[in-house]
Amino acid sequence: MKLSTRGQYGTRALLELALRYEEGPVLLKDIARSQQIPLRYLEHLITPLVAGGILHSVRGAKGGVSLARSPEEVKLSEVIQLLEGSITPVECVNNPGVCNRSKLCVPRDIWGELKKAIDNVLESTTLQDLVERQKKKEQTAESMYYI
Amino acid sequence: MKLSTRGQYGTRALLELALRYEEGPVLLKDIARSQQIPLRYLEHLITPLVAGGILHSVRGAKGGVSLARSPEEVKLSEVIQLLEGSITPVECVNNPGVCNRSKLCVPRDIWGELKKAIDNVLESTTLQDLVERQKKKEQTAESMYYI
DNA sequence: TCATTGTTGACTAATCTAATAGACAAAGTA
DNA sequence: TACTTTGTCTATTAGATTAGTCAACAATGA
Repeated sequence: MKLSTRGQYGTRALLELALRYEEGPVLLKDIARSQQIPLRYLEHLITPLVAGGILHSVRGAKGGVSLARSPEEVKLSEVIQLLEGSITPVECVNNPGVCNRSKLCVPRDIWGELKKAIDNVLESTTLQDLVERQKKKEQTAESMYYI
Repeated sequence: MKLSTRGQYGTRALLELALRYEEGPVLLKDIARSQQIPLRYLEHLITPLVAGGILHSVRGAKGGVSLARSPEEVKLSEVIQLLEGSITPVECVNNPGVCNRSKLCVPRDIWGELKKAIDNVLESTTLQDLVERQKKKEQTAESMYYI
């Protein structure tokens, strides 16, 4: 039940862009540096996000990438879907035809509930939620620093 | 976010054994056949379950495997843990030291919630729950047949 | 025109997955 | 005791996936 680095890096990159929303295009290089993602790898994560309509990109000098929608309109479920494919724990949950036991398979029902539980978290979290958490964390860290 | 065949096969095998609880040792061959698991592969799944105290095994003629505890005492979380390792979606959730951003990382918090959601399902499901669901399904299927 | 920046496709080392095969160990039975 | 049955352990393997890296290309602004 692992999330690959694609999902992890992608989420971090999008959080960075959400924090800088309305700043205009951000350089991949900047995202890579501040989020500690290998630039050459990040390039490959950007592509599906642009294709999926989450990012807008501008080539050439003064170019970069930016969110194509406001942070509250981007759900994590969509991000993970684009970067990792379906989050179903087991193929038969989405596609009963792949296994002849599907109809009466009790384990399959459980994997379905697992999927629902995961979906629930990812569907109810937007980039805006991440931004707010981030700000709250920074505030707390700051006040801790003063003490 | 995939479950490997280890977790899937293992769960099916244990459900089979839960259904036959108190029947005495069941042949791996029988489990393999009725749950459609390659026998030579199933052997490898049995080992950690025996080591983990979920199964009891008897070698030689009239041998086989059986549950070491009653089905209501075996949680799915334990099964998956033994067969797949920790269910954490991302290593840093269990082990903050692996990444220097852990302390202020908001995505990490989300992966922690994801883990909790998954845990919640697996911790609250026992083999006995699977058995009951199975029986209910069979009843329903039977009554459908009569109509 | 040139420097900058994203885009695309090819390539790769390392690891993981899902098995398969063979020898071995223990337990019951004739 | 010898033999058969059945689980256990160790290797080996083909194929897929992961996590990158590299080089050539395409668009844009100065």
